[in-house]
Amino acid sequence: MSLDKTYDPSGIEGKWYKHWESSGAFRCGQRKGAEPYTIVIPLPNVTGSLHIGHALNNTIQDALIRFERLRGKDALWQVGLDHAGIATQMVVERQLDEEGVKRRDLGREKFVERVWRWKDQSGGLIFNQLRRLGASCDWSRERFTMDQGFVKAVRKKFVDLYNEGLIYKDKRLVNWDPKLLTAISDLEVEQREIDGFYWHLKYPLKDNPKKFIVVATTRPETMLGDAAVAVHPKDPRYKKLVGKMVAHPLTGREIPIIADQWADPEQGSGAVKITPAHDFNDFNVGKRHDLPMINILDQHGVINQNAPKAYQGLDRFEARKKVVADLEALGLVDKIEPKKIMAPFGDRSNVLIEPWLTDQWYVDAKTLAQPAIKAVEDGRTKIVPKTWEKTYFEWMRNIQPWCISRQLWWGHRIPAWYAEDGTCFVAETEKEAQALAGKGVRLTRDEDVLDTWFSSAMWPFATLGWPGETADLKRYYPGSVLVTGFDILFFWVARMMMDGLHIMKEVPFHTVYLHGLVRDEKGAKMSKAKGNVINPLEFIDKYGADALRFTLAVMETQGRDIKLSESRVQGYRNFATKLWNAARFCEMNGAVDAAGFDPAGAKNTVNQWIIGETKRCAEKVTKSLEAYRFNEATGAIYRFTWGTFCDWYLELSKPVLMGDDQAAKAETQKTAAWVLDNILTLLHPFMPFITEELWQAFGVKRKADLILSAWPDAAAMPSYEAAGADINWLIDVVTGIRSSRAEVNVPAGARVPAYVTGANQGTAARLKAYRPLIERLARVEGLKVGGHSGEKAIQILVGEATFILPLEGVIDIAAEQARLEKAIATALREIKALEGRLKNKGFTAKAPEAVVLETKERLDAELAAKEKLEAALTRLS
RNA sequence: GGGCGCGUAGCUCAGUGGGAGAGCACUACGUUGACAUCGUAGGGGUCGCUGGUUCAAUCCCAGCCGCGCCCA
Repeated sequence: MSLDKTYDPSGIEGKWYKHWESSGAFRCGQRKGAEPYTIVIPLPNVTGSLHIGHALNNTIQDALIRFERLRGKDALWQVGLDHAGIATQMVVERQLDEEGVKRRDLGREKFVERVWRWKDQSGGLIFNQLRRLGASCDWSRERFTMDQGFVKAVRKKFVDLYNEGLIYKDKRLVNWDPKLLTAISDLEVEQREIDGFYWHLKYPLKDNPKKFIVVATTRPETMLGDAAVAVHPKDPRYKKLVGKMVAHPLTGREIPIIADQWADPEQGSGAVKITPAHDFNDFNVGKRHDLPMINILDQHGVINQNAPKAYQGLDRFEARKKVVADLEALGLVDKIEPKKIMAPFGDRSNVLIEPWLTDQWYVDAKTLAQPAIKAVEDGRTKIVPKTWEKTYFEWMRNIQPWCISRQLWWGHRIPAWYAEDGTCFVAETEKEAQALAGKGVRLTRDEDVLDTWFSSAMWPFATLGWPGETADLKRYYPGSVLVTGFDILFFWVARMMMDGLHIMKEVPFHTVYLHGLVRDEKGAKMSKAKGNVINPLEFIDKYGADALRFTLAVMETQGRDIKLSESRVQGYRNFATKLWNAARFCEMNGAVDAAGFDPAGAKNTVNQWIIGETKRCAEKVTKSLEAYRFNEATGAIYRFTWGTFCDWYLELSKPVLMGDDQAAKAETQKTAAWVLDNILTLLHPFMPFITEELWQAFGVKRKADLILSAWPDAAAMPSYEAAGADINWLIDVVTGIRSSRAEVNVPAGARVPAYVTGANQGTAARLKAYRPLIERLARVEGLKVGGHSGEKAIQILVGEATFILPLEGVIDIAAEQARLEKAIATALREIKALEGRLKNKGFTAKAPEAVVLETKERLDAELAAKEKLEAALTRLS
């Protein structure tokens, strides 16, 4: 077959993906003796669809998986979905809303059934989008964090941790979401700056109601739950008041004035009201001073019966207005000052979060964090880029108890049962709980479910069969590398570390690679509200998945966010086209089959040179991938393919391919085919589709599909340094002549004569060997050694030799003079700098010898060049 | 307030203790038998500012200015 004239990604991508998937190329476990290589995918939400961040994340993973698969490893890319408790429940509730049905009317069982139905029909949309991207996950092992295996694993983990005292129930302040009516973890709360006020309120003293202590607050409604007023122990203004009582103006309670560090003399009036049931800091103060915890809000954020009658039933925002109005009426508002304040919002519900006193289940994260900290300290898990280690340590060392219960219906229901007297029995099944409780005890199960991350944290081993002691676990755990965005370092990575170390006694992966966020071309975070979201599928449709993948990889430098612009994607689509056309050229010239080619036996210098360059490129790409330097790997293959292979090698090969020397022609065909094979393989991790297409297109019998073929072995390739020196010289000559011609406006198509003077023996030999190539590529004819004075001519210096293009009548003399003057000026600048350096005694005495020597050589070269340029200028005038 | 990071060509960004780079954009020329989604050539930067270390600083250190993110 022969290649189409233009490259059309849409015509080939689907075809190859189906072929790979159906032929089992993505499946692990087929290379029995091979070293395993495992990546677990950062679980997409069951509700999710592919956004550009996924595209980056999965491009990186796929590049690594394909790279290691090509290196012969038994690659497992574990794929699956997260049940996403809150998000999924919200989606289905919204559907119910449209039908006019309330979740609570439907009942728990029916609702959960409904969610499962939704999941089966609409969940996992993202998987087909990942296929469009080319992700080579092992789909045969797809898992879901609510499937039967996970149900078992989650229960066992809960029971084990409970029995070890690492999970417990406690009454504490939690972040309560009054819209979703559930507790959420610290990580699900976003602190945002909002416009608020500082209300300075006057609290009358009990023994002298004409005197006041002024407290400042941003949340006046919480004063209905005040338990004290605090001042700093060293604050002289209030020293005398400590120990006295305040007559609370709204509740009528008498509350003490206490001394506590928490009161900041610099803030507001220096005195602060203490509301232990509605503020995290006040909660701690309350504990220290044994204050009552007065909870004045119900689950909806409405004032409850613990507040004075007048306020009961008011929403928290209305209550604030009434509190302020009432105080104003009493003349107790000292002043109101506008202030930027930080306020907590639910990341899902977008409403103000309420610190609220409830019973919840907690994980003792502090204990679990210790081994996870140590593992990174010891280097058993490496975080790349290393700068993130500090953030990891910082968070892990200050970790708080993790609230894991959620007041939802969709999720893993907590395996705890209560007797009528409230005694709690934790067991994997109701039967076991009953056994613990004893016969005849009536048990009711805990209503709550677990935080979704509780199960995602087990992803690296629950997917391999834990709690069973399976062969998969032995083979694929611990995993190799985890690739994810830094934004879920705490949510997920930290928790997998804790679980892996506690439950498996081993880190879940040896390396964590953290990439940045993809932003729009102006650097703004993408969001639906801003309307700047880039849909990766649109780019795939427009430019092909290969182009999108390559763009993301080439822009992925460690430690920086990516600003994606369409023009870059376009540019790499052009690169794919370039490769396509180079392959077409090879095909047309019989360079289609590298079988039996021994690169060490190449005779032709141009072929030797490109073999050496291939070796260097393969080394660079391999090393860069090993070091997770994706921009360097892609940059190297890009430059080699376009700048070396297409721009020079194919051009230098044309005369041979179209000439009569059959032996040279055969060798060049083999070499070109061989280099192209290497390019396709090195590029495959980034551009899987076009490379597979070209690999298969030539009708040559391949031992395997490219995806399962072998990575280039750079060490086995000869480096051919002498050939490299020759061709680099040749390139200098051609570039020098082209550049001078263009500068003095020689018509691009004109063929001009050329002479060489001052050539040493080596150069003379090269001139003889490469004359036809120089003539062809620099568009000169009759290249001769010696024989021209150089008057009315362009003179070009390459090494010790001078190339002369006598162009009387053709060249623009003034332009040539200008060119020479400019070159002289440049040389003079260099000479001055180099001489200055060499005159400096410190330099010659302290700089390494090689550097001094190199400087001298450069000076000599510049001096010689300057002289020749000046001579050329003299001859012209 | 604490932590992390960034400031290099018009734009987006690499990079290094000793000769400033890429892609895109721009300019000129060009349809040479793979490719105009192309070719050849070219213009363009006080490497944020100020000090310090060094024989030598865009690179190391300190301070400052500007910007971003995370945490309180």
